[in-house]
Amino acid sequence: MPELPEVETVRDGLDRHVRGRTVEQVEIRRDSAVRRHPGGPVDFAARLTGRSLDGVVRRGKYLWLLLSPTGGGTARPDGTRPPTGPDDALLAHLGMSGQLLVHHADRAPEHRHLRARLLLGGDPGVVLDFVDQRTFGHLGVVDLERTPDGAPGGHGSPSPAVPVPVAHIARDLLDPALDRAALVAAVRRRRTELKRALLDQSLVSGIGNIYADEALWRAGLHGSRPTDRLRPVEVVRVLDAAEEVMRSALRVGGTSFDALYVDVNGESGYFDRSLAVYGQEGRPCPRCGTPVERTAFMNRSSFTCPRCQPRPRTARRVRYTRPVL
DNA sequence: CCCGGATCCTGCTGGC
DNA sequence: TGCCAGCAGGATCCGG
Repeated sequence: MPELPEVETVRDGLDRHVRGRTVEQVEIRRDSAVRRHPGGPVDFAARLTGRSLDGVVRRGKYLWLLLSPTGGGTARPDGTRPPTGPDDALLAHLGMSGQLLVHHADRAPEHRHLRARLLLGGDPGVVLDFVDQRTFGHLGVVDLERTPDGAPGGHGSPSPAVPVPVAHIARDLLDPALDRAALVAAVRRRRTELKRALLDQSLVSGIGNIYADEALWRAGLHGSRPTDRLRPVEVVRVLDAAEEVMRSALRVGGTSFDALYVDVNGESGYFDRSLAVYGQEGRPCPRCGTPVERTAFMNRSSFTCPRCQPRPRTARRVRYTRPVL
């Protein structure tokens, strides 16, 4: 389940293994892998072929490979260069099971869940495979637009630009341009539960179900706490905890990519060793020994320590709805 | 505008 | 042994 640390590990691996290479051929093995690309598979391949990959950027759980400018780059007779058109990028979201794998072109295995393959030039050439069992991930070639704040669009970005489909995704906790005070205020303006807020990518990005539960446990807060009744220090505490747990995961997950192989497998060692509550139903809380509880939440699971994370006493306020007459 | 629930998808697991 | 329900869950869509 790739969340921010796993996606960052992939970004770093791609940056080292495919940046600077040119796309020579595109194979779509399953059309739905590019379902969010407006022009469909044929247009996707057309826009990508012949382009070079100039950099790899991440914001939250999204990552994108910057594409070399097209047209516009040819010098005029007077030596000046016309402005290039809108820059674009190969955008990727890994969903919950997506992987981006780099192999030598002459010995790339045909993975069972291979959805798309890019042949990249170089000596030796490589293939960049998009593999995705549960098919929630997707690829697309998309235009970039300027960020409203003028700061770089994400980790690894040379410019204040983000893909149009990412414009509504908030900055993440590892982004130096994140306005933390504004985020704390925004969380407290919400009228929802804390865990829902942490998972809302338009509020703060990069946090998924696993790191949300770990952050809440570290902060000693229950995910059902109403956001508008949290004290600012409590919001700061849970955001700091989320940042810490993701940085820890990044340190562990980011060490295994020396080979020509880029992988996202959420279970990158960090999972077995360091999860305090996620998936630990019935096991003792590392802090107080109370058995961890599992509860249903948003069609999935939440794991909490009932002692370290007391459930809020009063039920969340229910909005008054006018009775139908 | 904001909130929250349903939905998409596939493969594995567990219960009967 | 075989079948099927349940579960995993990020993002989006839609109803209220």
